[in-house]
Amino acid sequence: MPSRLERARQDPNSMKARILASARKIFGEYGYNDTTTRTIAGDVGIDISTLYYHWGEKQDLYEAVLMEISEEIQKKLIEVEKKVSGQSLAVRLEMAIDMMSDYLFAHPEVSNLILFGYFNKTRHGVTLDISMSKYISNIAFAMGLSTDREKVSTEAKARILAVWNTVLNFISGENFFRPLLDTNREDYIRVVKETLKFILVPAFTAEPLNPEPITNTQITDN
Amino acid sequence: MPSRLERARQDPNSMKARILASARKIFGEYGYNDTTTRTIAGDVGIDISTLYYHWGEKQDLYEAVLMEISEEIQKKLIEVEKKVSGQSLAVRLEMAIDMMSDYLFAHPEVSNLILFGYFNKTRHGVTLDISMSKYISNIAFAMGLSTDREKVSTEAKARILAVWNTVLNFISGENFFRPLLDTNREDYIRVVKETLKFILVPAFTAEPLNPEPITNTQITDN
DNA sequence: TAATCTCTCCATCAATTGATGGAAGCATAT
DNA sequence: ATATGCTTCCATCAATTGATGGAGAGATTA
Repeated sequence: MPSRLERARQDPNSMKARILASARKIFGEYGYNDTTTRTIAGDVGIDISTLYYHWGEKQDLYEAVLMEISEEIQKKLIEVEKKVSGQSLAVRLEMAIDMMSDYLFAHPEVSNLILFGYFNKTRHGVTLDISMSKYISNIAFAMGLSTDREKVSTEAKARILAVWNTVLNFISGENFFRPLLDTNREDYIRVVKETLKFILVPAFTAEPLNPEPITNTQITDN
Repeated sequence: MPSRLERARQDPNSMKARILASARKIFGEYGYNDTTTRTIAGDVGIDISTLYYHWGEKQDLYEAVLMEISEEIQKKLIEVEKKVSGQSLAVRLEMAIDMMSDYLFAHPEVSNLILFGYFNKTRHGVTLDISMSKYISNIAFAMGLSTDREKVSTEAKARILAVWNTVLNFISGENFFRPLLDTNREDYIRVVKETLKFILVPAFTAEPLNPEPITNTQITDN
Protein backbone atom coordinates (compact mmCIF):
# COMPACT_ATOMS: atom_id res chain seq x y z
CA MET A 1 0.00 0.00 0.00
CA PRO A 2 1.30 3.47 -0.80
CA SER A 3 2.17 5.54 2.22
CA ARG A 4 0.65 8.93 2.59
CA LEU A 5 3.93 10.46 1.70
CA GLU A 6 4.19 8.60 -1.56
CA ARG A 7 0.65 9.46 -2.39
CA ALA A 8 1.38 13.11 -1.78
CA ARG A 9 4.22 12.98 -4.25
CA GLN A 10 2.27 11.44 -7.07
CA ASP A 11 -1.45 12.03 -6.81
CA PRO A 12 -2.35 15.15 -8.76
CA ASN A 13 -5.30 15.54 -6.40
CA SER A 14 -3.12 15.58 -3.35
CA MET A 15 -3.11 18.80 -1.41
CA LYS A 16 0.51 19.45 -2.28
CA ALA A 17 -0.19 19.07 -5.99
CA ARG A 18 -3.30 21.20 -5.83
CA ILE A 19 -1.36 23.98 -4.15
CA LEU A 20 1.33 23.76 -6.81
CA ALA A 21 -1.26 24.02 -9.56
CA SER A 22 -2.83 27.08 -8.02
CA ALA A 23 0.57 28.59 -7.38
CA ARG A 24 1.51 28.13 -11.01
CA LYS A 25 -1.65 29.88 -12.07
CA ILE A 26 -1.41 32.79 -9.64
CA PHE A 27 2.34 33.32 -9.90
CA GLY A 28 1.97 33.19 -13.65
CA GLU A 29 -0.66 35.87 -13.54
CA TYR A 30 0.78 38.34 -11.05
CA GLY A 31 4.45 37.48 -10.72
CA TYR A 32 6.28 36.72 -7.53
CA ASN A 33 5.88 39.89 -5.55
CA ASP A 34 2.31 40.56 -6.55
CA THR A 35 1.30 37.11 -5.45
CA THR A 36 0.54 36.55 -1.78
CA THR A 37 0.48 33.19 -0.13
CA ARG A 38 -3.04 34.09 1.00
CA THR A 39 -4.15 34.48 -2.60
CA ILE A 40 -2.86 31.04 -3.51
CA ALA A 41 -4.34 29.47 -0.40
CA GLY A 42 -7.62 31.20 -1.14
CA ASP A 43 -7.60 29.81 -4.66
CA VAL A 44 -7.14 26.30 -3.32
CA GLY A 45 -9.64 26.95 -0.58
CA ILE A 46 -7.36 26.32 2.37
CA ASP A 47 -5.68 28.21 5.17
CA ILE A 48 -2.23 29.62 4.53
CA SER A 49 -0.85 27.47 7.34
CA THR A 50 -1.71 24.43 5.29
CA LEU A 51 0.20 25.89 2.39
CA TYR A 52 3.24 26.51 4.57
CA TYR A 53 2.94 23.04 6.02
CA HIS A 54 3.29 21.48 2.57
CA TRP A 55 5.69 23.84 0.86
CA GLY A 56 7.56 25.82 3.45
CA GLU A 57 8.74 29.22 2.26
CA LYS A 58 7.07 31.11 -0.54
CA GLN A 59 10.32 30.96 -2.49
CA ASP A 60 10.37 27.17 -2.34
CA LEU A 61 6.92 27.04 -3.85
CA TYR A 62 7.92 29.48 -6.56
CA GLU A 63 11.00 27.49 -7.41
CA ALA A 64 8.91 24.36 -7.66
CA VAL A 65 6.67 26.12 -10.18
CA LEU A 66 9.67 27.22 -12.24
CA MET A 67 11.08 23.72 -12.13
CA GLU A 68 7.81 22.32 -13.39
CA ILE A 69 7.49 24.63 -16.35
CA SER A 70 11.17 24.24 -17.15
CA GLU A 71 10.71 20.50 -17.54
CA GLU A 72 7.54 21.04 -19.51
CA ILE A 73 9.29 23.31 -22.00
CA GLN A 74 12.11 20.86 -22.36
CA LYS A 75 9.66 18.09 -23.22
CA LYS A 76 7.86 20.30 -25.68
CA LEU A 77 11.07 21.24 -27.46
CA ILE A 78 12.04 17.61 -27.80
CA GLU A 79 8.61 16.89 -29.21
CA VAL A 80 9.04 19.68 -31.74
CA GLU A 81 12.51 18.57 -32.68
CA LYS A 82 11.30 15.05 -33.40
CA LYS A 83 8.40 16.22 -35.49
CA VAL A 84 10.32 18.67 -37.68
CA SER A 85 13.35 16.52 -38.37
CA GLY A 86 13.81 15.71 -42.00
CA GLN A 87 11.79 18.66 -43.26
CA SER A 88 13.22 21.57 -45.17
CA LEU A 89 14.40 24.60 -43.21
CA ALA A 90 11.39 26.70 -44.15
CA VAL A 91 8.97 23.96 -43.16
CA ARG A 92 10.88 23.29 -39.94
CA LEU A 93 10.59 26.92 -38.97
CA GLU A 94 6.90 27.07 -39.76
CA MET A 95 6.10 23.88 -37.91
CA ALA A 96 8.09 24.98 -34.89
CA ILE A 97 6.33 28.31 -34.84
CA ASP A 98 2.92 26.67 -35.05
CA MET A 99 3.63 24.10 -32.37
CA MET A 100 5.23 26.44 -29.89
CA SER A 101 2.56 29.07 -30.44
CA ASP A 102 -0.20 26.56 -29.82
CA TYR A 103 1.47 25.30 -26.69
CA LEU A 104 2.10 28.73 -25.25
CA PHE A 105 -1.30 30.13 -26.15
CA ALA A 106 -2.74 27.19 -24.24
CA HIS A 107 -0.46 27.84 -21.26
CA PRO A 108 0.12 31.58 -21.12
CA GLU A 109 1.36 31.37 -17.55
CA VAL A 110 4.46 29.65 -18.90
CA SER A 111 5.20 32.60 -21.09
CA ASN A 112 4.53 35.02 -18.26
CA LEU A 113 6.78 33.23 -15.83
CA ILE A 114 9.65 33.19 -18.29
CA LEU A 115 9.29 36.90 -18.99
CA PHE A 116 9.06 37.67 -15.30
CA GLY A 117 12.33 35.86 -14.94
CA TYR A 118 13.97 37.93 -17.66
CA PHE A 119 13.04 41.41 -16.68
CA ASN A 120 11.89 41.67 -13.12
CA LYS A 121 14.89 42.78 -11.15
CA THR A 122 13.04 41.70 -8.06
CA ARG A 123 14.43 41.86 -4.60
CA HIS A 124 13.82 38.19 -4.03
CA GLY A 125 16.71 36.03 -5.08
CA VAL A 126 14.75 33.57 -7.16
CA THR A 127 16.11 33.43 -10.66
CA LEU A 128 14.73 31.50 -13.56
CA ASP A 129 18.03 30.02 -14.63
CA ILE A 130 16.03 27.31 -16.39
CA SER A 131 19.17 26.56 -18.36
CA MET A 132 17.90 28.74 -21.17
CA SER A 133 21.31 28.57 -22.73
CA LYS A 134 20.90 24.90 -23.46
CA TYR A 135 17.42 25.42 -24.86
CA ILE A 136 18.64 28.06 -27.24
CA SER A 137 21.47 25.93 -28.47
CA ASN A 138 19.17 22.97 -28.94
CA ILE A 139 16.74 25.02 -30.96
CA ALA A 140 19.53 26.39 -33.11
CA PHE A 141 20.67 22.85 -33.78
CA ALA A 142 17.17 21.53 -34.43
CA MET A 143 16.51 24.33 -36.87
CA GLY A 144 19.71 23.53 -38.66
CA LEU A 145 21.38 26.83 -37.86
CA SER A 146 24.30 25.03 -36.35
CA THR A 147 26.03 21.76 -37.12
CA ASP A 148 27.27 21.31 -33.58
CA ARG A 149 24.88 21.22 -30.67
CA GLU A 150 27.61 22.35 -28.32
CA LYS A 151 29.17 25.11 -30.38
CA VAL A 152 26.54 27.55 -31.53
CA SER A 153 27.74 30.96 -32.64
CA THR A 154 26.74 34.09 -30.78
CA GLU A 155 24.92 35.32 -33.86
CA ALA A 156 22.83 32.18 -34.20
CA LYS A 157 21.94 32.26 -30.51
CA ALA A 158 20.92 35.89 -30.74
CA ARG A 159 18.64 35.14 -33.68
CA ILE A 160 16.95 32.28 -31.93
CA LEU A 161 16.58 34.44 -28.86
CA ALA A 162 14.94 37.18 -30.88
CA VAL A 163 12.39 34.80 -32.32
CA TRP A 164 11.71 33.08 -29.03
CA ASN A 165 11.16 36.40 -27.32
CA THR A 166 8.84 37.60 -30.02
CA VAL A 167 6.63 34.60 -29.45
CA LEU A 168 6.59 35.14 -25.71
CA ASN A 169 5.75 38.81 -26.14
CA PHE A 170 2.75 38.13 -28.29
CA ILE A 171 1.49 35.54 -25.83
CA SER A 172 2.00 37.48 -22.63
CA GLY A 173 1.09 40.80 -24.15
CA GLU A 174 -2.17 39.60 -25.66
CA ASN A 175 -4.31 41.72 -23.38
CA PHE A 176 -2.34 44.74 -24.44
CA PHE A 177 -1.82 44.00 -28.12
CA ARG A 178 -5.12 42.50 -29.12
CA PRO A 179 -7.17 45.67 -28.68
CA LEU A 180 -4.40 47.46 -30.51
CA LEU A 181 -4.72 45.12 -33.47
CA ASP A 182 -8.47 45.08 -33.11
CA THR A 183 -8.92 41.33 -33.56
CA ASN A 184 -10.73 38.59 -31.73
CA ARG A 185 -8.75 35.85 -30.08
CA GLU A 186 -8.84 33.46 -33.00
CA ASP A 187 -7.64 36.08 -35.45
CA TYR A 188 -5.01 37.21 -33.01
CA ILE A 189 -3.49 33.75 -32.87
CA ARG A 190 -3.55 33.57 -36.65
CA VAL A 191 -1.96 37.00 -37.05
CA VAL A 192 0.74 36.16 -34.54
CA LYS A 193 1.68 33.00 -36.39
CA GLU A 194 1.65 34.76 -39.73
CA THR A 195 3.75 37.60 -38.43
CA LEU A 196 6.32 35.25 -36.98
CA LYS A 197 6.55 33.33 -40.22
CA PHE A 198 6.65 36.46 -42.30
CA ILE A 199 9.57 37.81 -40.37
CA LEU A 200 11.47 34.62 -39.82
CA VAL A 201 11.27 32.50 -42.84
CA PRO A 202 12.83 34.98 -45.29
CA ALA A 203 15.57 35.88 -42.85
CA PHE A 204 16.66 32.36 -42.12
CA THR A 205 16.15 30.88 -45.55
CA ALA A 206 17.52 33.71 -47.66
CA GLU A 207 21.11 32.64 -47.20
CA PRO A 208 23.10 30.17 -45.17
CA LEU A 209 24.02 31.41 -41.73
CA ASN A 210 27.15 33.47 -42.00
CA PRO A 211 29.67 32.79 -39.22
CA GLU A 212 31.39 36.14 -39.82
CA PRO A 213 29.78 39.23 -38.39
CA ILE A 214 27.50 40.93 -40.83
CA THR A 215 28.50 44.34 -42.07
CA ASN A 216 27.15 46.81 -39.63
CA THR A 217 26.05 50.15 -41.01
CA GLN A 218 26.76 52.36 -38.08
CA ILE A 219 24.59 55.41 -38.12
CA THR A 220 24.84 57.02 -34.74
CA ASP A 221 27.77 57.02 -32.41
CA ASN A 222 26.52 59.16 -29.56
CA MET B 1 10.93 87.33 -10.80
CA PRO B 2 9.69 83.74 -11.04
CA SER B 3 7.54 82.64 -8.15
CA ARG B 4 8.49 79.52 -6.27
CA LEU B 5 5.73 77.65 -7.94
CA GLU B 6 6.95 78.51 -11.41
CA ARG B 7 10.45 77.58 -10.44
CA ALA B 8 9.24 74.24 -9.19
CA ARG B 9 7.60 73.55 -12.52
CA GLN B 10 10.65 74.29 -14.62
CA ASP B 11 13.86 73.99 -12.72
CA PRO B 12 15.30 70.50 -13.15
CA ASN B 13 16.99 70.97 -9.78
CA SER B 14 13.72 71.65 -8.02
CA MET B 15 12.73 69.11 -5.45
CA LYS B 16 9.76 68.00 -7.49
CA ALA B 17 11.91 67.39 -10.54
CA ARG B 18 14.57 65.59 -8.54
CA ILE B 19 11.95 63.28 -7.09
CA LEU B 20 10.60 62.59 -10.57
CA ALA B 21 14.07 61.72 -11.83
CA SER B 22 14.67 59.31 -9.00
CA ALA B 23 11.22 57.85 -9.41
CA ARG B 24 11.87 57.21 -13.07
CA LYS B 25 15.08 55.43 -12.23
CA ILE B 26 13.69 53.31 -9.41
CA PHE B 27 10.33 52.49 -11.01
CA GLY B 28 12.22 51.61 -14.17
CA GLU B 29 14.40 49.23 -12.25
CA TYR B 30 11.93 47.46 -10.00
CA GLY B 31 8.50 48.14 -11.43
CA TYR B 32 5.57 49.65 -9.60
CA ASN B 33 4.95 47.17 -6.83
CA ASP B 34 8.57 46.49 -6.06
CA THR B 35 9.25 50.15 -5.66
CA THR B 36 8.49 51.76 -2.32
CA THR B 37 8.08 55.45 -1.77
CA ARG B 38 10.76 55.11 0.88
CA THR B 39 13.22 53.80 -1.68
CA ILE B 40 12.62 56.76 -3.95
CA ALA B 41 12.79 59.23 -1.08
CA GLY B 42 15.98 57.58 0.10
CA ASP B 43 17.48 57.91 -3.38
CA VAL B 44 16.71 61.62 -3.38
CA GLY B 45 17.85 61.93 0.22
CA ILE B 46 14.60 63.22 1.67
CA ASP B 47 11.82 62.10 3.96
CA ILE B 48 8.85 60.34 2.39
CA SER B 49 6.58 63.10 3.66
CA THR B 50 8.36 65.49 1.36
CA LEU B 51 7.74 63.16 -1.52
CA TYR B 52 4.05 62.98 -0.69
CA TYR B 53 3.93 66.73 -0.28
CA HIS B 54 5.10 67.24 -3.87
CA TRP B 55 3.48 64.37 -5.67
CA GLY B 56 0.59 63.07 -3.63
CA GLU B 57 -0.19 59.40 -4.17
CA LYS B 58 2.36 56.92 -5.39
CA GLN B 59 0.21 56.32 -8.45
CA ASP B 60 0.33 59.99 -9.40
CA LEU B 61 4.09 59.92 -9.35
CA TYR B 62 4.14 56.77 -11.43
CA GLU B 63 1.79 58.27 -13.97
CA ALA B 64 4.00 61.33 -14.20
CA VAL B 65 6.94 59.08 -15.00
CA LEU B 66 4.97 57.28 -17.70
CA MET B 67 3.89 60.58 -19.14
CA GLU B 68 7.45 61.79 -19.30
CA ILE B 69 8.79 58.76 -21.11
CA SER B 70 5.78 58.72 -23.40
CA GLU B 71 6.60 62.22 -24.59
CA GLU B 72 10.25 61.34 -24.87
CA ILE B 73 9.52 58.39 -27.12
CA GLN B 74 7.25 60.48 -29.26
CA LYS B 75 10.00 63.05 -29.78
CA LYS B 76 12.49 60.35 -30.58
CA LEU B 77 10.22 58.79 -33.16
CA ILE B 78 9.70 62.13 -34.87
CA GLU B 79 13.44 62.63 -34.90
CA VAL B 80 13.90 59.22 -36.50
CA GLU B 81 11.19 59.84 -39.03
CA LYS B 82 12.82 63.10 -40.12
CA LYS B 83 16.22 61.55 -40.45
CA VAL B 84 15.21 58.51 -42.47
CA SER B 85 12.86 60.20 -44.89
CA GLY B 86 13.96 59.96 -48.48
CA GLN B 87 16.10 56.89 -47.94
CA SER B 88 15.40 53.48 -49.40
CA LEU B 89 13.34 51.05 -47.32
CA ALA B 90 16.33 48.96 -46.34
CA VAL B 91 18.31 51.99 -45.25
CA ARG B 92 15.30 53.43 -43.41
CA LEU B 93 14.97 50.21 -41.43
CA GLU B 94 18.64 50.06 -40.61
CA MET B 95 18.81 53.67 -39.55
CA ALA B 96 15.71 53.35 -37.41
CA ILE B 97 17.10 50.25 -35.73
CA ASP B 98 20.38 51.98 -35.00
CA MET B 99 18.82 55.14 -33.66
CA MET B 100 16.22 53.48 -31.50
CA SER B 101 18.71 50.95 -30.17
CA ASP B 102 21.14 53.69 -29.23
CA TYR B 103 18.42 55.66 -27.51
CA LEU B 104 17.06 52.71 -25.55
CA PHE B 105 20.45 51.34 -24.59
CA ALA B 106 21.16 54.76 -23.15
CA HIS B 107 17.83 54.81 -21.30
CA PRO B 108 17.02 51.24 -20.37
CA GLU B 109 14.45 52.34 -17.82
CA VAL B 110 12.28 53.45 -20.72
CA SER B 111 12.29 49.96 -22.13
CA ASN B 112 11.64 48.46 -18.72
CA LEU B 113 8.70 50.70 -18.01
CA ILE B 114 7.08 49.91 -21.33
CA LEU B 115 7.46 46.20 -20.78
CA PHE B 116 6.14 46.48 -17.24
CA GLY B 117 3.10 48.12 -18.76
CA TYR B 118 2.60 45.29 -21.21
CA PHE B 119 2.84 42.30 -19.02
CA ASN B 120 2.44 43.08 -15.39
CA LYS B 121 -1.14 42.36 -14.56
CA THR B 122 -0.65 44.37 -11.42
CA ARG B 123 -3.33 45.08 -8.92
CA HIS B 124 -2.81 48.79 -9.21
CA GLY B 125 -4.89 50.41 -11.89
CA VAL B 126 -2.11 52.30 -13.59
CA THR B 127 -1.91 51.39 -17.24
CA LEU B 128 0.64 52.54 -19.72
CA ASP B 129 -1.84 53.53 -22.38
CA ILE B 130 0.87 55.72 -23.85
CA SER B 131 -1.16 55.71 -27.05
CA MET B 132 0.99 52.92 -28.37
CA SER B 133 -1.49 52.46 -31.14
CA LYS B 134 -0.60 55.81 -32.64
CA TYR B 135 3.12 55.12 -32.31
CA ILE B 136 2.81 51.85 -34.15
CA SER B 137 0.84 53.41 -36.96
CA ASN B 138 3.32 56.24 -37.26
CA ILE B 139 6.23 53.85 -37.46
CA ALA B 140 4.46 51.79 -40.11
CA PHE B 141 3.92 54.94 -42.12
CA ALA B 142 7.44 56.24 -41.63
CA MET B 143 8.87 52.92 -42.72
CA GLY B 144 6.73 52.98 -45.80
CA LEU B 145 4.68 49.94 -44.85
CA SER B 146 1.52 51.92 -45.20
CA THR B 147 0.46 54.74 -47.48
CA ASP B 148 -2.08 56.07 -45.03
CA ARG B 149 -1.06 57.11 -41.54
CA GLU B 150 -4.59 56.51 -40.30
CA LYS B 151 -5.35 53.21 -41.96
CA VAL B 152 -2.65 50.70 -41.24
CA SER B 153 -3.51 47.04 -41.74
CA THR B 154 -3.53 44.61 -38.85
CA GLU B 155 -0.70 42.69 -40.47
CA ALA B 156 1.52 45.73 -40.80
CA LYS B 157 0.84 46.73 -37.19
CA ALA B 158 1.64 43.26 -35.97
CA ARG B 159 4.95 43.29 -37.82
CA ILE B 160 5.97 46.63 -36.40
CA LEU B 161 4.95 45.42 -32.98
CA ALA B 162 7.07 42.32 -33.32
CA VAL B 163 10.13 44.36 -34.20
CA TRP B 164 9.53 46.96 -31.53
CA ASN B 165 9.15 44.26 -28.90
CA THR B 166 12.29 42.51 -30.00
CA VAL B 167 14.26 45.69 -29.44
CA LEU B 168 12.75 46.18 -26.02
CA ASN B 169 13.47 42.60 -25.03
CA PHE B 170 17.12 42.85 -25.89
CA ILE B 171 17.44 46.09 -23.95
CA SER B 172 15.56 45.06 -20.83
CA GLY B 173 16.82 41.51 -20.87
CA GLU B 174 20.47 42.45 -21.20
CA ASN B 175 21.38 41.16 -17.77
CA PHE B 176 19.81 37.85 -18.64
CA PHE B 177 20.87 37.52 -22.27
CA ARG B 178 24.38 38.88 -22.23
CA PRO B 179 25.88 36.08 -20.12
CA LEU B 180 23.99 33.70 -22.35
CA LEU B 181 25.60 35.15 -25.45
CA ASP B 182 28.90 35.51 -23.63
CA THR B 183 29.70 38.98 -24.89
CA ASN B 184 30.79 42.23 -23.33
CA ARG B 185 28.49 45.21 -23.45
CA GLU B 186 29.90 46.72 -26.61
CA ASP B 187 29.63 43.45 -28.51
CA TYR B 188 26.17 42.87 -27.11
CA ILE B 189 24.94 46.15 -28.58
CA ARG B 190 26.52 45.28 -31.90
CA VAL B 191 25.04 41.79 -31.95
CA VAL B 192 21.61 43.12 -31.07
CA LYS B 193 21.67 45.59 -33.95
CA GLU B 194 22.96 42.98 -36.35
CA THR B 195 20.33 40.50 -35.28
CA LEU B 196 17.55 43.00 -35.71
CA LYS B 197 18.76 43.94 -39.16
CA PHE B 198 19.34 40.36 -40.15
CA ILE B 199 15.80 39.44 -39.26
CA LEU B 200 14.02 42.51 -40.45
CA VAL B 201 15.55 43.75 -43.59
CA PRO B 202 14.96 40.61 -45.64
CA ALA B 203 11.41 40.25 -44.39
CA PHE B 204 10.34 43.77 -45.16
CA THR B 205 12.28 44.25 -48.35
CA ALA B 206 11.72 40.86 -49.93
CA GLU B 207 8.31 41.76 -51.31
CA PRO B 208 5.76 44.54 -50.99
CA LEU B 209 3.48 44.20 -48.00
CA ASN B 210 0.71 41.84 -48.91
CA PRO B 211 -2.73 42.97 -47.78
CA GLU B 212 -4.18 39.47 -48.01
CA PRO B 213 -3.48 37.02 -45.20
CA ILE B 214 -0.54 34.83 -45.93
CA THR B 215 -1.18 31.13 -46.35
CA ASN B 216 -1.09 29.59 -42.94
CA THR B 217 0.24 26.08 -42.70
CA GLN B 218 -1.69 24.76 -39.74
CA ILE B 219 0.13 21.96 -38.05
CA THR B 220 -1.47 21.31 -34.75
CA ASP B 221 -5.08 21.74 -33.84
CA ASN B 222 -5.15 20.54 -30.22
C1' DT C 1 -8.15 1.71 24.44
C1' DA C 2 -4.10 4.30 24.25
C1' DA C 3 -0.48 6.26 21.66
C1' DT C 4 1.14 8.17 17.53
C1' DC C 5 1.11 10.34 13.18
C1' DT C 6 -0.78 13.34 9.56
C1' DC C 7 -3.14 17.15 8.34
C1' DT C 8 -5.80 21.37 8.89
C1' DC C 9 -7.19 25.68 10.92
C1' DC C 10 -7.27 29.70 14.32
C1' DA C 11 -4.77 33.15 16.49
C1' DT C 12 -1.02 35.84 16.44
C1' DC C 13 3.56 38.16 15.45
C1' DA C 14 6.86 41.17 13.29
C1' DA C 15 8.16 43.64 9.35
C1' DT C 16 6.96 46.38 5.49
C1' DT C 17 4.60 49.98 3.37
C1' DG C 18 1.31 53.68 1.77
C1' DA C 19 -0.22 57.62 3.78
C1' DT C 20 -1.16 61.65 7.12
C1' DG C 21 -0.95 65.30 10.98
C1' DG C 22 1.57 68.47 13.10
C1' DA C 23 5.57 70.90 14.51
C1' DA C 24 9.58 73.39 13.16
C1' DG C 25 12.64 75.92 9.95
C1' DC C 26 13.08 79.54 6.81
C1' DA C 27 12.32 82.99 3.45
C1' DT C 28 9.33 86.70 1.93
C1' DA C 29 5.96 90.21 2.48
C1' DT C 30 3.81 93.89 5.40
C1' DA D 1 9.28 92.83 14.24
C1' DT D 2 5.31 90.38 12.91
C1' DA D 3 2.67 87.77 9.93
C1' DT D 4 2.19 84.70 6.12
C1' DG D 5 3.24 80.98 3.21
C1' DC D 6 6.21 77.32 1.56
C1' DT D 7 9.00 73.36 2.58
C1' DT D 8 10.86 69.72 5.31
C1' DC D 9 11.01 66.25 8.86
C1' DC D 10 9.48 63.33 12.96
C1' DA D 11 6.09 60.45 14.79
C1' DT D 12 2.54 57.66 13.97
C1' DC D 13 -1.35 54.87 11.89
C1' DA D 14 -3.69 51.19 9.52
C1' DA D 15 -3.44 47.63 6.22
C1' DT D 16 -0.96 43.98 4.14
C1' DT D 17 1.87 40.07 4.27
C1' DG D 18 5.32 36.29 5.25
C1' DA D 19 5.65 33.19 8.70
C1' DT D 20 4.89 30.31 13.12
C1' DG D 21 2.92 27.93 17.40
C1' DG D 22 -0.40 25.31 19.10
C1' DA D 23 -4.77 23.09 19.37
C1' DG D 24 -7.84 19.91 17.49
C1' DA D 25 -9.79 16.41 14.09
C1' DG D 26 -9.13 12.19 12.09
C1' DA D 27 -6.83 8.13 10.74
C1' DT D 28 -3.36 4.53 11.81
C1' DT D 29 -0.71 1.66 14.82
C1' DA D 30 0.35 -0.87 19.06
